Amino acid sequence: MARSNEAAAEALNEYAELFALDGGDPFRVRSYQKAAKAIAGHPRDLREISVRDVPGIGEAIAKKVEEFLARGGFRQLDALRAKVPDGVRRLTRIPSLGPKTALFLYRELGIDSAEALADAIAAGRLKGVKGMGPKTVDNLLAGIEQLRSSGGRVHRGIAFDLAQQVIAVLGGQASPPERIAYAGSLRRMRETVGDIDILAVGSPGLMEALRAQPFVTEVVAAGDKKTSVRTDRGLQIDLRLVPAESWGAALVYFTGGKDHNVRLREIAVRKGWKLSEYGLFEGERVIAAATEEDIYAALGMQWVPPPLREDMGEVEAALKHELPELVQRADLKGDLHTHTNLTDGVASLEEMVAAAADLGHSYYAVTDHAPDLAMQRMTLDKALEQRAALEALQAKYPRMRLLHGTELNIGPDGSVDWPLEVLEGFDVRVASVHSHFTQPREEMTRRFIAACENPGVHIIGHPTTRKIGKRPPVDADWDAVFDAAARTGTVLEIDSFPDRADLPSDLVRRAKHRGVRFSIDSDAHAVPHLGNQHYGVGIAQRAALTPDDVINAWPLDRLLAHLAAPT
DNA sequence: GCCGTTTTCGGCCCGACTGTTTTCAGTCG
Repeated sequence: MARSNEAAAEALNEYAELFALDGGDPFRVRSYQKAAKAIAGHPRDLREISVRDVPGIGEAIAKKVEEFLARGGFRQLDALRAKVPDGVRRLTRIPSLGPKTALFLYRELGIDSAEALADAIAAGRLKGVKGMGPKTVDNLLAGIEQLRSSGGRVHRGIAFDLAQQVIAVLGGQASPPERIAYAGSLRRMRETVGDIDILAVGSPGLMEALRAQPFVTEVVAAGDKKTSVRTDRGLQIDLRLVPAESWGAALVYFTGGKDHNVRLREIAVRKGWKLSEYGLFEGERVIAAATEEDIYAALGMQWVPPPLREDMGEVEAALKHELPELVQRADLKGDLHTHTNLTDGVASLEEMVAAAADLGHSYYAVTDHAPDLAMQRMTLDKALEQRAALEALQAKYPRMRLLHGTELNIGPDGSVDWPLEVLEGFDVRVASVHSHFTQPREEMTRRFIAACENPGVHIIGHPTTRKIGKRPPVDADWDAVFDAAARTGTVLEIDSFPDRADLPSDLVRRAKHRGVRFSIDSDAHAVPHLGNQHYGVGIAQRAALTPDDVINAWPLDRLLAHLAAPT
């Protein structure tokens, strides 16, 4: 059974949004958001604890959450859903368009969607409207485009959770599947997913069970071998029943990618064979079908890990038996970018360190924000206090080396928070962009290069600063940045947060070719986030990284030597 | 709505940026 925390947090966030749109007190809005964050970040399942004991939750929210746990909703949420028009909510999904403007556009001009807004702008209906100058209209158009370009795809975290949920539900049926697995872009570890493909060997009752799930809003297709449903998040799920003897062939076929599959079929054809989702055949004779390994072996290839199946050179490498040894989750020995409640995390230093030890890390860096990000209210004194606390904590963890780090803010000119002599007191220095996202390409490139050239900076955090579905990547000459990183020994981060997924795998691949090394970090702001590193590993695998490319796959001694070397 | 070495009321991370405003409103992190 999935944790109830995420669903409850989502309901509270929705309530906060509706409450704000309804003109509610901003401080109460913050309370709901804070409670949602605390719930989502709580290590224990809500059903196992007293909700009232979670910090940030008082009597009023506890009652709402308890009602939510009992029946999947609460009275006040139902009331606000009925009161706030969907059109207003849809408008606020447009970046740069907040609640005030949404309400105004809806009430005064009857605009209730991104499409309607685009039409109104095209028709010149916003001309002369108070507060709607040309720049504002341009920004709205850019926001609409940003919303459209996400094209119904969601980040991998959402798709992964949903796929796990479907597999768990079907596995719990009276006649469970003999085999079940997800395929498609989800199995290839793509950073965004357009639909979820699930393969199963089992009875047609599985398809009925899927259609009956509460998150299914529409049945798109329902046949003997395939059921397609749409879910409340707009994501489509395809469930396909395949014959047990064709399992491997079906997995290959439905995992794709398309170009990879085309290459495989061409190789089969050249041997006088045929490859389909039912197997590899010579005429009627089955050559291979039951496992993926059998099929690749019959084609004279190594089994290709799904993240590489994009026809980006892996077919040739597999034919020559020269596929790289991809970095695995188990190779990671530590985490070099994490937060505590000293800045914007929700868990204490002690809680985060204890959870990291449970994961079996052999080193762990705490990298709270630095003073330039004013909202975090950090000071050098606070950082030094934290360092002392961390040093005291070290005695409790003989098998895990605690590293004191910081996440610096890269200013518009490429400078960071502290001078070198202060930076040298930190074991790990991550530096990231948190503002001025729209700088012109040349300035942004200079900014990153300056950060790389700063001898006090070890790692550039979440380099493109994108948030999938919310914020586009910044514009920079990435090859120039990668060259600077390679030249200075500056490591680029693969931020594992599924909505960041940053660097993206295509840029990781390019950076690797230019000699850059990487760090796969959780950027955890709560205990459960520490487990997100598997998402970053997926990105690394898509870019064909090996353990040698990833500094936190290195043993402690090698890592420390690298961090100590002047860059 | 939450919280308490400012403790049961009165604060709440708050500053920067943008565009439009001639003194500020909205949005964001």
